[in-house]
Amino acid sequence: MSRMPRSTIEQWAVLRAVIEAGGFAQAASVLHRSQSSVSYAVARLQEALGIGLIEIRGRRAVLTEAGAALLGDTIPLIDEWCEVEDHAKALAGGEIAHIRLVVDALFPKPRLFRALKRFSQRYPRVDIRLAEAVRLTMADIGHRNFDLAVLVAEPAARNIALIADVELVAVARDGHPLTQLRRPPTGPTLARYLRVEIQGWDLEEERLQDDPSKVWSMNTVEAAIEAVRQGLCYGWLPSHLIEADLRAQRLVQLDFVAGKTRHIPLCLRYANQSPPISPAIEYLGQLLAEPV
Amino acid sequence: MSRMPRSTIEQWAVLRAVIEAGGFAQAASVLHRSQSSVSYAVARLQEALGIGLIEIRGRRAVLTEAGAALLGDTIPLIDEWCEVEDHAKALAGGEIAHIRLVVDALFPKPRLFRALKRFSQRYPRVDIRLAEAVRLTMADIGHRNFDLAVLVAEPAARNIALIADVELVAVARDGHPLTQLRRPPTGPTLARYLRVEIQGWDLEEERLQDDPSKVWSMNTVEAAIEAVRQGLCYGWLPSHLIEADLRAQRLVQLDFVAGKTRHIPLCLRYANQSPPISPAIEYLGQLLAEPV
DNA sequence: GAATCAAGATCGGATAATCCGATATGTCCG
DNA sequence: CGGACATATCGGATTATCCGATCTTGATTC
Repeated sequence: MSRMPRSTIEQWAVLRAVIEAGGFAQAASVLHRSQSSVSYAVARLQEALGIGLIEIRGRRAVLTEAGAALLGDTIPLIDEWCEVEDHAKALAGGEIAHIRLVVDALFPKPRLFRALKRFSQRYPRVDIRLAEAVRLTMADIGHRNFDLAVLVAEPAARNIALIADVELVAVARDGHPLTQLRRPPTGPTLARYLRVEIQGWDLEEERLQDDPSKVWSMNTVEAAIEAVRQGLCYGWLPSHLIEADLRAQRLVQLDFVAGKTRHIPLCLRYANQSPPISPAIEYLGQLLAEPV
Repeated sequence: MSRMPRSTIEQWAVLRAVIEAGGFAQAASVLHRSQSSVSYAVARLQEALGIGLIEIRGRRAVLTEAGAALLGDTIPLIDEWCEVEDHAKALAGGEIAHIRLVVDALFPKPRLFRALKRFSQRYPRVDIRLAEAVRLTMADIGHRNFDLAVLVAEPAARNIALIADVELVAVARDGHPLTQLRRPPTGPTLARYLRVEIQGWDLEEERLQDDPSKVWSMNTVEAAIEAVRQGLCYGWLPSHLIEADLRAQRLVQLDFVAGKTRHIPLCLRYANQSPPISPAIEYLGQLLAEPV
């Protein structure tokens, strides 16, 4: 249990004003209080602490050594205190304490963190709770547990604005058998090679029927990339994450029949909160929607 | 000008107690106040901020989101506040805010900072104002402007306890003409070579008469050492600072007639304050006096 | 050195904050 | 539904704080 403070912030703030204004009367004027009130507050503070903080030398009020040392410690605390109160006022004005943000792992990280950085400049008090999702759609997460999400766009939802379009390219490690075929492989040929897919948790064993190929699924984008890098599998990987590998020719792009690239559309979704969306959430949504 | 806080620390401390004790009544018991007082304080706080901080859910008091966020910010401030008050109490009890310490540059730095480190553990609130002195004695600094000093011991003062004895050795850079003499040089021979002395400010041109040798004086120990390192001069340097140079044979010890070493005795001096010396000063003095 | 000025301390009285004890209101549990 | 618990609220006493006015003191002026 913590002891109760004997002095009040207000008293210290008054003392501070006295020093900064250069006198009791001036401080009173600044604080819109009577001079006697200022005098009383300072006297009360010194009484509470049992030590002199201020001295009248001539017609000037000067801090004692103890006063200088203590006021020096106190001033930042006063300021922090005021900030907390500002925070409270912001919260009272409908501001929120934190934003639960769900972002698909495919969303480019530089873009994400650029948005978060700018957000924290504008709303330094709003905490971010970030969850990385792997290929989730609105169907997977309820309307609870998040405020804002960047998710794979469902084909059904037409009028949702897309904010990003992640390009996937089929690649394999240099030297992988697929990289040495002279012509595009046919379906059955392709099915002989192990493929890796980036997959969330919930879809487990459904797709086996219509797809005879051998597929491993990985929970994270990084694991999938690493599996391809090691030559274990081939797979469709986000191009923005393997640029370096392609340039260094550690990975080679595969020329498949259906075009070289696939695209995963990502959209921004707000939780359907009945109260109007908080300006902070709105702002973060705008930042995320901005192209890089 | 900083706005006046609308809430008091006490109110937040009460809120904190409510949460930590698990209820209004328990908090009241812990705080030795009535339950209604606790209730009033919390209600008042919420009123001042214009936002709900706590909610009665069932028969349990729970923080709201805003309450959790704000109390989280507040608790460290409350603790810091109490620390400041403890500091005030310490000052009121005769503790001092800072110690003005004067230390001769010859005093080994590791020993100095070891003492200061241990001191700050015991007296974290007492600031140190360190001034490095170069070969000063009590005669040079008045009895004011310092609380504690490590100075060159004057021969006159007999019964002052010595706390350190700095060994000086005469050295020159390897290859310096003095290092190549076969026999100890005579006075006139020696006088031909430039010597560096570590010297404070105040003695200016007095000593020229009885010493025909060429002498440069330097204000800092480091400058003197560097001058010898560069081969500019020879000189008597503190052995603890040139060990590495001697081992690496960048510097060579000179075998002079009057023995290879000189010793500078350092003693501890307290300012003659009429009130009994503060325990913090006393303690720091003891630490400095301890041999390494 | 007396008058004057400036600045803080102190006093008296009004007002508001805070305290306590008691009681009302609300929730959970059997 | 009633008892145990937990908080809110009320009434009344106490205290803190505020203001305006006045006193005290140190510096300045003539």
